[in-house]
Order: sequence, then structure tokens, then C-alpha cells
Amino acid sequence: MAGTLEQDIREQFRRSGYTLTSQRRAVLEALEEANGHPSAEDIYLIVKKKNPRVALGTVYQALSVLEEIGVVDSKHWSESPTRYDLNVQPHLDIRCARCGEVSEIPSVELGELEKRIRSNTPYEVTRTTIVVEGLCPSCRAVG
Amino acid sequence: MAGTLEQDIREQFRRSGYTLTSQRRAVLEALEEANGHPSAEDIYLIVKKKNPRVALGTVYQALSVLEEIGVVDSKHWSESPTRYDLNVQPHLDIRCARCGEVSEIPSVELGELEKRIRSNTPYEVTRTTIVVEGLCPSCRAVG
DNA sequence: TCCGGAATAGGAATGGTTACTGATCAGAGT
DNA sequence: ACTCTGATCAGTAACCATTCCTATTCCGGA
Repeated sequence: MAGTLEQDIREQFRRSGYTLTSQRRAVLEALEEANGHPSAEDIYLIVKKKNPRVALGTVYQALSVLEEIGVVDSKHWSESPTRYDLNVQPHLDIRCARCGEVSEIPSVELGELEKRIRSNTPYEVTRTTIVVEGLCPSCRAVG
Repeated sequence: MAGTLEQDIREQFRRSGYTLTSQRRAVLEALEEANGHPSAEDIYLIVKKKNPRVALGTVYQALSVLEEIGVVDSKHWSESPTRYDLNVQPHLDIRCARCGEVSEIPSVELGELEKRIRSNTPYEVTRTTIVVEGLCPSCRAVG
């Protein structure tokens, strides 16, 4: 199972010219292990458990390479660090303004929007990110 | 003209319990003067021209109050400071990844999207921000 | 095996934003 | 107008996510 993923990713690395080092592999594994939407720091802490010598900077660099070759996606909410995600398909994520938990919003079609944006601006659109904030059910219950 | 605006804003302040101080008024005037999407620093520099004693922290605090009472809106693109806007209606802004210029994208209907989001998440949605990046016409010509 | 460029560890630096503190201000009530 | 009290402010230090820097290590190809 992970083998299939590995094949694809190896291929992406080969095509891009970047090398698939042990640190970069470890970052990918950490992204799988931290099911959810970890920050660079979260990933760093997970990677550190197996390799205590990794540097936080290396995690950032690895993430930026992984994002560049299209293997991971990132989203940034203000007031909290950037979150990373193995799901690179366009999709919506919502972050709880109280506890910080991020989760996915399913079933919202976005293709239309991107198209409408492109036809209403003279800019060459390179990226559209939708950042949703709210209160998760349990925080809503509290208060 | 500015008078009418003033009335509305005075009203918003009265209702909220915050006081309309000279610094907060100056921040509003700076937002008008900096036609576009200034950062806190941009606003600070404009305000400073008339009142050299203002502190940057005061500008941040004023902006957060103005945003809270619904008089200004803010958007955050990663890799650049938060931009502020007197246009508080939901709308799209695009930022040039090369020169940083921000401009508005007109004629894209968003009401539908917000509705679809609300009906697909158990969260109580408080904010939906769409952040678009691209290359502006002149930067596109250069590169 | 050896070489050269890419990647890494470790730590310092950066930049936007917030926090802190004593001084100042606004405006409700006299 | 005067006073009082809490809100606001100036100035500055602190914070934190992220990037930058440099010497060392690693990796893949000749």
C-alpha cells in the first residue's frame, strides 16, 4: 500500500531533479502518521522521534520541495502556523477558531469558481486558496 | 461625502462601545488615502506623516477594532503582511506573486459557495476568505 | 573510489505581530 | 468647566513562524 505511493513519489522526484533523501521520506511518513493537518512543527516532532538529529529547517525545506513537486499541499490561516496535507486535490478545510483543529469539508464543488475567477481578472492565476474558519462542534458546545 | 461615511462609522463605534479616537480616525483616513490594499505598515507610514508620535502597535490595535466593528476587512496572503480594506462586502482580491500588488476581481458571485459550505460542515462557520494569487499583467509581460 | 553539487544540522537572523507598562485621553456625571 | 475612571496610547521589548547562513555530510555519476 505504501509501496504504491512510494512508486508515484519516487517518480515525481525523478522528474523534478530533486533527490528523495531519508529526511524527505521521513517528512512524508510523518504526514501519514499525523492524520490530519499538521504544522511544520508537528511534523518536526514526529520525525524527531526516529531521527533526533533532524533540524526544523530541514523539515521546512523538505515541505517546500514536496509542495513544489506536487506531493503535498499547504494552507495558511492567520493566527496559526501553515498546515500541510497529503491531499493535493482542490478541497476545503475549516479551522476551529478556538481549539485550532482543522478538518475537511466534503462535497463542495469548486471547479466553477476557479473558472469564473480566471475570466474576470487580467492576472494569470496561479493559486486559489479558500480558508474557512469557524467553531467545531465541541467548542460550540462549550461556549 | 466623507461626512456621510463619518456618520455611519460614528454610529458603529457608538453601538460597539469603543471610542472613536483621533488615532482611529487617522487610520481610517489613511485607508482612504492609500487607495488599494495597504498593510499595517503602509497605514502606519501615512498616519505618521500627520502625527509622527503614533506607534505601530496603535495602528494594529486600531485596525483590529475597526475590523471587529465591521468597518474594515482584512485578508492574509502567506509570504506578505496582512492587507486591509474599506470594502467589507464579500469580494475577491488577487495578489501578484512577483510585485505584491493587490487588486480586486469583480463580478464573481460568492453567496452560493458560503451556503454550500455551511450545509456541509458541522462547524459554525464564522469566516470564509478566498485568497487568490497570480501574476499581474505587467509582471507577466516582464517574466 | 573519487568528485562536485545537493542536502543537512545547528543556530542565528528576520519580519510581522502582539504584549507590556506607565503616561495620557475621552467623556459621563457633577 | 472639573473630576474621576476606565479606555487608549507611545514606546519598546518579546514572540513565533519561517528563512538564512555556514561548515559538514551525503549522494549519484564518472
